[in-house]
Amino acid sequence: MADPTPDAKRGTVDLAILATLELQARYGLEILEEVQRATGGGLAFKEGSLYPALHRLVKQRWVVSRWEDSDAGGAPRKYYELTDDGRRALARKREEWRAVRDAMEVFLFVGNA
Amino acid sequence: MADPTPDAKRGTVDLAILATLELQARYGLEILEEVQRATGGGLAFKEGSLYPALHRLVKQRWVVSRWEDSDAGGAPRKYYELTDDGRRALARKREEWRAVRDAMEVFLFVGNA
DNA sequence: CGCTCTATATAGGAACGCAAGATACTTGCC
DNA sequence: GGCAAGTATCTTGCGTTCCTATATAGAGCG
Repeated sequence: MADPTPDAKRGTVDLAILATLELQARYGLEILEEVQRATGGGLAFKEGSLYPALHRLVKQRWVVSRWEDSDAGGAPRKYYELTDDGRRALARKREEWRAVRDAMEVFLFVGNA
Repeated sequence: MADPTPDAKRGTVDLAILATLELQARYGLEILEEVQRATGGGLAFKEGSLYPALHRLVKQRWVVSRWEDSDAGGAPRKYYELTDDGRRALARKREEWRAVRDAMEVFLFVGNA
C-alpha cells in the first residue's frame, strides 16, 4: 500500500505527454525530464507509467515513433512525434482539463459546496 | 466504447463528495444533486461511482453514516457526515488538487512545455 | 395487489498508474 | 576479449478508480 498515487494526479499523464511533444519530437526519458522541468517538479511520473502511456498514444495514432541513434553514445532512442490527430486530441484534452479545473474550483473553498 | 470518461475527471470524486459534506450531513442522492448544482453541471457522476466511493470513505473513517426516515415519504435515507479525520483529509486533498492544478497550468498553453 | 417513485447497493469490466525487474546497446577499462 | 557502468526501452503484476447495468426494497396510490 505504502504511498498510493494521489487521486488528483490521475488522468494527467496523457495531456502532459502530448503537450511536451507539441513543439518537437522527443524520446521517452526526455519526456520525463521535460515534464519534471516544466512543472518545477510539481508533476512527475516514472517509466512504468510513461511507456504504457506512449504505446496507448501510438495505438490511437496520436503519436508515431521512429528509432534514432543516440548523439551522445549510449542506447538508441525512440523518438515520438505528434500526428495531426494527436494535435486535435491535445486541443480536446486541454479543453477537458480546463472544464474540470473550473468546475473543481468550487470545492476548493470552505462552504462553497 | 461510446463515450469514455474524460481522463481529466479521474480523481475528482472523493474531493467533491467530502466538500459537499463539509457544512452539513447529506444522503447519497442529495450529494449527486449538490455536486451537479454547485458545478453548474460541469461535474457529475452516477450512483455506480457514488456508493462505492462512500463506502471507501466510511472504511477510512472519513465519514460516518446513519439511517433516517425520509421527510417526504419514500425509502429511508442514509445520511453521511464528516468526521474530524474527514476534515483533515479534505484539507489535504484540497492542497493536493491545488498543487496538481497549478502544475498542469503549464501544459494548457501552446509551447509552454 | 401491481405500479411508480425514491433510494441504496453490487457485480463485472475497462482503464490507469506504479514498483520492480527484464532486456539491450555503447563506451571505457583492464 | 571480458566486464562493469551508464543509457534507454519495455513488460509484468498489483491495486485502485470509475462506469454500466442490474438488483433490492420501502412508501404511497388506485
